[in-house]
Amino acid sequence: MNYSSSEENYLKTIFHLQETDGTVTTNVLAQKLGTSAASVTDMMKKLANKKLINYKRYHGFSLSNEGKKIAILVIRRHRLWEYFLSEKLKFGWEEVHQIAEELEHVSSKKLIDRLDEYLGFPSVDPHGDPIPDQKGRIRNVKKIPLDQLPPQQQAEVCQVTNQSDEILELLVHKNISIGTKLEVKKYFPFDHSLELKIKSGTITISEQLAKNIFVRYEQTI
Amino acid sequence: MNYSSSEENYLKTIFHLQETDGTVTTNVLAQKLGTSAASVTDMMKKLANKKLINYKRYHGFSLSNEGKKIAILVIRRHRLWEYFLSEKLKFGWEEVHQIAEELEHVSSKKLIDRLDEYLGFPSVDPHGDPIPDQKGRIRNVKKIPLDQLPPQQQAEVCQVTNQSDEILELLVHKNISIGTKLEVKKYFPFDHSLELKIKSGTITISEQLAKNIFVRYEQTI
DNA sequence: AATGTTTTTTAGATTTGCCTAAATTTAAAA
DNA sequence: TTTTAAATTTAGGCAAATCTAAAAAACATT
Repeated sequence: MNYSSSEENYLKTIFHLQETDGTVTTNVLAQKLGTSAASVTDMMKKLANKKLINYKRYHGFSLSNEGKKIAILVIRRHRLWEYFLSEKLKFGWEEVHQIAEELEHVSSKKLIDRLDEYLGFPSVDPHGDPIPDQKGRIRNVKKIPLDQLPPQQQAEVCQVTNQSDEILELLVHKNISIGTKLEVKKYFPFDHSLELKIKSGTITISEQLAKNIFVRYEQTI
Repeated sequence: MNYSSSEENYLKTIFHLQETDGTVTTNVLAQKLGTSAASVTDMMKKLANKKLINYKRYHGFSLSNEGKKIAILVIRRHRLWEYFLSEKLKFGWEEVHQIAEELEHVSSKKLIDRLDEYLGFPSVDPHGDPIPDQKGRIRNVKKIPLDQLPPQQQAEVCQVTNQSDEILELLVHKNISIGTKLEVKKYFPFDHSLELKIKSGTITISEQLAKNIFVRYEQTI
């Protein structure tokens, strides 16, 4: 089957929403998609007809197995293109999302699998989100701000919000960059500062800095 | 401005048709696009309103300067993606067209210019057709079967139709492959055979073989 | 439990891109 | 030049995806 860009966007968005909530409601989805509640209801009828969602009038909806498969495929395309744009075409990580929103609807399966291979089967996109594999498996990667990382958990820096010169200066000084592997050794409740272990030794950083550093780590289930 | 995939396809197709004919007619365009004449008329009204074509009821149409600019941009996108698919993702030249039909409608200008740069500013796509540059300039490259190449004209092999083992065996033996530079030295009317000059010497090939080898050369205007 | 508020759905339109069938215009032939 | 044939356009509709406004259902609160 082939689905319209619109259908794919609905499925993808439901997928993201139901990760946290389980079931998704009309208004929330409408707001997320920047459309009206009436439009959402229309589309829900269509997707329910195609058996891509479970839907009961007035009681929200969730993806069926088939719907989930499509959502994951679209997310795979999106994240692979983001990786391509960032890695090969040297786009900044804040630019890639918008362009990938268009590219993700190009449907050729062979194209995506070849692209995946060409990129060396990357496991996360430039925002640190995991890329589903050919079979739709998603590694359970958590991405959180450094100040919330559980102590003794190995993790890797994947993003820095706030791109000011001041923060970059500090990061260079502390020897932290995208890809740096680290672990929280100690947490000081007094000023919420953190002691980290990184390759080059042990360093201390402020809560403020930690809130701007995002790290990812693989959840062992 | 941003145009729909449909509008872009119409403009692109008119561009190709008017290269030979000058002015394009409703039926021819409908046939080329696999749609009905009525649909073409509808779209022509819309494109004329947007001043992308010159249109007089019952008398055909041609692209305006603005329309031509858009058509060339779409062709640029198409051919750059074809080159990418063939060169980087190792698709066969007969597979790339279909996928590029979808990719060509992704609109980001920056994406295309970065892709162009990443690919090393290629001048022709895998079918030997010229790729317009950032400013919409198209080099005047001719692509014809070898049996129609004017004698003494330097040219380069860009395609072999008929992919049978037999023809490949012959090509290997004669030392001809994609990219081979050659020139027709003599033409024999008796059996339509050709004498070619290539790097490794002078060889003779049959009409039948020549008809299956396509070459391109730059027209000096 | 009754009432009011919020959420969701229905009803009725609009736009884009397409269709078929009928009418119109142009071009060709007798 | 009149008639016929071919090409083109108009008329009227349909499906997808959206909208606003009104109706219906669910929920929350006295």
